[in-house]
Amino acid sequence: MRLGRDFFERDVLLCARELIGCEMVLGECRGRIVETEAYAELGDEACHTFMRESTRQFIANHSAGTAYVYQNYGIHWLFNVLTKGPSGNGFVLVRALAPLEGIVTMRRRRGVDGEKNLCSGPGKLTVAMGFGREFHGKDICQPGGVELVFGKGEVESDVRIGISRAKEKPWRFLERASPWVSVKPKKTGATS
DNA sequence: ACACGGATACTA
DNA sequence: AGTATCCGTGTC
Repeated sequence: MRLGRDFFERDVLLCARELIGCEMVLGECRGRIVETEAYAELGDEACHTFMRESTRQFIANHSAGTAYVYQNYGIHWLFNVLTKGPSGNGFVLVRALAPLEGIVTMRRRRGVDGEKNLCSGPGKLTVAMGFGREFHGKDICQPGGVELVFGKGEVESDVRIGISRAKEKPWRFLERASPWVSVKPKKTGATS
């Protein structure tokens, strides 16, 4: 069952947590989401909205469930989903997948053998799945492009990875004991 | 450990 | 214009 707009019209922390266990489908490739991070429009210095007017405009001009895709370090495309909840707006960064289908294609795109290294990072999974800048601004609640399918997972939380500000927020969510995540959690938080 | 790479937002 | 920074990866 494809996630509808109502799923993303909730608090970003809830969306990020509940996306663990859901599946991401694009073309022939499919994977289970095992790692996400939440970024809040307000009160979160690590969110792009803290520095970028263009990101604040993106939120104003798009609805919940829209893909926010941007390039980091001039190399890596990172895939986020816009959320708009009653307590504020935000983005969920998808950081790792457990590959389920289209693994031959993923290997070809990534240029590696094995499976553990295919989607174990936000930049890796966009290559494996075939995401590029053309997905920026696309509505993922509509048929035709990337699809997120509801699923359940056991969740643990940890601090976010690779940021320089607001490092203390425990806003990274992972499938418990998953071998598919980018970095194993150090401080393990509450389960769900 | 470090190089790689480009968009964005600053300073002047 | 130039500079600093950035939600990373692969290879050294």
